[in-house]
Amino acid sequence: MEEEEHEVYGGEIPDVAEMEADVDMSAPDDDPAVKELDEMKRRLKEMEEEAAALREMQAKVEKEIGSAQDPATAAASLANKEEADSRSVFVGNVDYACTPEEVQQHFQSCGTVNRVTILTDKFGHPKGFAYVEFVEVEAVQEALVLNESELHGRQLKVLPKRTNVPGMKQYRPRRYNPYMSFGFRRPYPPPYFYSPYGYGKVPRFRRSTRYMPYY
DNA sequence: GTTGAGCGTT
Repeated sequence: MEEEEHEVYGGEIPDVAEMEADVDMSAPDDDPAVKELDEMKRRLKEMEEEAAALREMQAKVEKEIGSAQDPATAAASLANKEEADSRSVFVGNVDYACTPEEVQQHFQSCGTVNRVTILTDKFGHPKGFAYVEFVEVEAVQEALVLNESELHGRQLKVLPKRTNVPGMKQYRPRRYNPYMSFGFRRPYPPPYFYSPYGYGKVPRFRRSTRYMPYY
């Protein structure tokens, strides 16, 4: 017991480096109370920093939860995204050397370009496609005309922008539909049209309930 | 990590 206490106060022999580091101290270097105070200050500072970090994290989490739990906020942000999408086009086959400015110049005849985003990978290299967001919704239709137009000697792919369609390449098993069964002939052509802009066919969904008479 | 991919974020 006494041995330990003695060690705490006297056992630590300050080396030269420590002594030099303590030169600024107004109190004597060998005062153990000063050392202890100093240590406490350091730990207090650490705790304050931790508390600040925690507060920041909590604020972040609360914000996320808030937006996730508040349907109005979530719906609003979703609506904003969809609204922005309706004014945007997806541009594929963009040359790696293309700058957003060049893309903006290429599309400025269609309408007012609000912003151009060229997607990049983690190395900062362009992925070869971009989004062009216009101010006017009508500009999108104008921009689609520039599909297969050349930029840096490459034929651009201009498509209406969509979100969350990673499965364009993948085959999607469809839900069972009795009208699709073998031998059945539709009285009219299937609800598809071949898009002149995109790959393959674009589904058109019939909203039968909308036209259902209410009795 | 030196290319040609198909839908992101404040």
